[in-house]
Amino acid sequence: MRAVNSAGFAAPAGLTALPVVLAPVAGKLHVLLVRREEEPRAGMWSLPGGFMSGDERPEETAQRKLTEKTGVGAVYMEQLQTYGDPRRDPRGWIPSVAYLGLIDAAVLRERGSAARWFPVDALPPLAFDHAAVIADGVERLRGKVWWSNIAVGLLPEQFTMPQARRVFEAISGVTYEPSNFRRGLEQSGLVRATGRVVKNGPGRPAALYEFVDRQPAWSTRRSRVPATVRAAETS
Amino acid sequence: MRAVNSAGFAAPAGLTALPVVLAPVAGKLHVLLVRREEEPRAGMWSLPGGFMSGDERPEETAQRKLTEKTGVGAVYMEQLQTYGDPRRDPRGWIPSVAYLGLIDAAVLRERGSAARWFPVDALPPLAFDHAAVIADGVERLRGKVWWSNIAVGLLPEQFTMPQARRVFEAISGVTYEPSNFRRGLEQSGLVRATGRVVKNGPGRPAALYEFVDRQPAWSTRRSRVPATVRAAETS
DNA sequence: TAAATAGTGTCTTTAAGACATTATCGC
DNA sequence: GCGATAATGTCTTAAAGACACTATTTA
Repeated sequence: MRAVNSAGFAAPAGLTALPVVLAPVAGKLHVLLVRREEEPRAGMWSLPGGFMSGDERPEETAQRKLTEKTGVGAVYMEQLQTYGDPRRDPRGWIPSVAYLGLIDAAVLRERGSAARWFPVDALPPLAFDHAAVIADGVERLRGKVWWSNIAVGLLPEQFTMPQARRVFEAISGVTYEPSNFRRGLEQSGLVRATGRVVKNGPGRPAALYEFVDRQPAWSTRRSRVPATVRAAETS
Repeated sequence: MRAVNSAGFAAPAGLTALPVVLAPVAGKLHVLLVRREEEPRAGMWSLPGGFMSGDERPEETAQRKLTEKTGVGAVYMEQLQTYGDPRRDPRGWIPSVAYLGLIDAAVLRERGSAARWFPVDALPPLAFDHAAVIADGVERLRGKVWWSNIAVGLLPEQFTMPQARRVFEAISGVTYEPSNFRRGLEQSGLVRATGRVVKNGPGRPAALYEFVDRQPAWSTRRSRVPATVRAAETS
C-alpha cells in the first residue's frame, strides 16, 4: 500500500490514532484492548485504534475511535508520541499517533463490546508494536500522577482519601502509608476538602475531596525549579 | 494538495520532521532557525524541518534534515510530539513530528549557513505554529535536565562543575548557588569525577567530571516513587 | 463494647537553601 | 602577597517516611 501526493512527495499510506486507555480495576492498573477483526493480525489483541480522516484533529479521532469501539469516551486524553518506523506495519508506511486516555473504571464494564480490560503486567500477545506503546502510556501516567492532576481522569468528581490512595497504589504498584499519602496529596495543592463526608459501613466516615482544577494543571510543589530564588535577571 | 492511498483511505499529504535544536549560547538558551526559501511563508524564520521519505525512521529524517540545513548533527535527539491539526498548514493536511535536538554550542557557529541562533525568549515572527513547538521543546528540556542525563547533549565529554552550572543556568533561567549545585548534581548519580583537573588562568584548578552514562538515563534520585518501601506484592 | 475504618500528631531521616571558610592557581 | 576561581563544611528549614494514637461509625 503506497501513497503519493499531488506535489510528488512521498506520503504515508495513512495515519492512525492509537489510544492507550488505562483504568484501575480491582486494585491493579488495566488497559483496554480489542480483538483485531481484519488482516493483518486478525484475531490478535490490539489497542482500539483506527485511521485518521484529515477533517478532524488527532485527539478527536482518538476519542471517536474509542467511542466507536467501546461505547464510551475517555475523561482525559493526552498525546503520548508517534510511532513512525516504516516497517512497523506490514501494510506499508503507516505511522500511529498514540494517546493516553483515562477513564473512571466504574463507567466502562465491558458491556458485551469487543473490548476487554487486561492487567498491564499480564498482557496477551499483542499486534504490531502495541506492547511498547502501552509501556510508554503506563510510564507517562506513573510519572505524572503526583505532579499533575492527571488523576482527574481516574476518580469521580468527589472522592475520599482512601479512595484516591487505592487509585494511586494501582497506578504506581506500591503501597502508601495512609497518613503520609494524605499529607502528600493535600500539600500538592491539587485537591481541596469539600466539607462533606460519606459513611460506608462500619468505621469513621470519610471526608470528601475534589480537584481544585479539572483542566490539566501541575502541582504547586516545586518540580525542581530550585536554585537560589534570585532568578537570573531576564535581560 | 491531497493524497489517497491505494486502499482508498484518506492519507496525509505528507509528514514532516521538525527539529527544535537548542543550545546555550552566551549564557542563554538559543534555538536554531532557518529562513524559509519556498512558499508558503517564504522569507519567514522557521524550524529546519522537511518531509519524511518513508524509507527511514523519523529520527533519522530529523537528523538528516538538520545536517542538510546546518552541516552538523545533534548530539541528542528525542521526540517531542506530533502536531496534526489539518488546518495548521495552508498546503493541506501535513502533520509534523517534532523533535528536541541538543548540540554542544561550541560545535555549530553559523558558518555561513542559512541557520541562525535566536534566544528562546526573543524570537522573530515564526512560520506556522513553530513558536508553540519551540515552547514545548524548551519546557521538555527544563523539565528533564535535573532528572535525566539529557545534558549529555549540551556538554563536552568531560566538564567542570562551574561549566555544567552555567549550562544548567542557561537552560532554567535561574542562578544556582555553586556549592548546592555541586551537591545536587553529584547526588543525582548521573555524573562522576574523572580524577583529572584543568587549570584555566588564575584560580584553583577545577575537577573534571563525566556522565556515568551517555545513553539516555534517569537520575537515581527518587522521582517520587515514594510510598512505604514495601512495594505492593506483584501478584 | 468490639471491630473496622478514617484521621491526627510526632519523631526521625534526608534533601535543599544560605552562607562562611578553605584551597590553589596566575601574577 | 593579592585577586580570582574552585571546593569544602555547616547551619537551618522543609519535605518524606515510620508509626503511635485518637475519632467515629456498624453490629
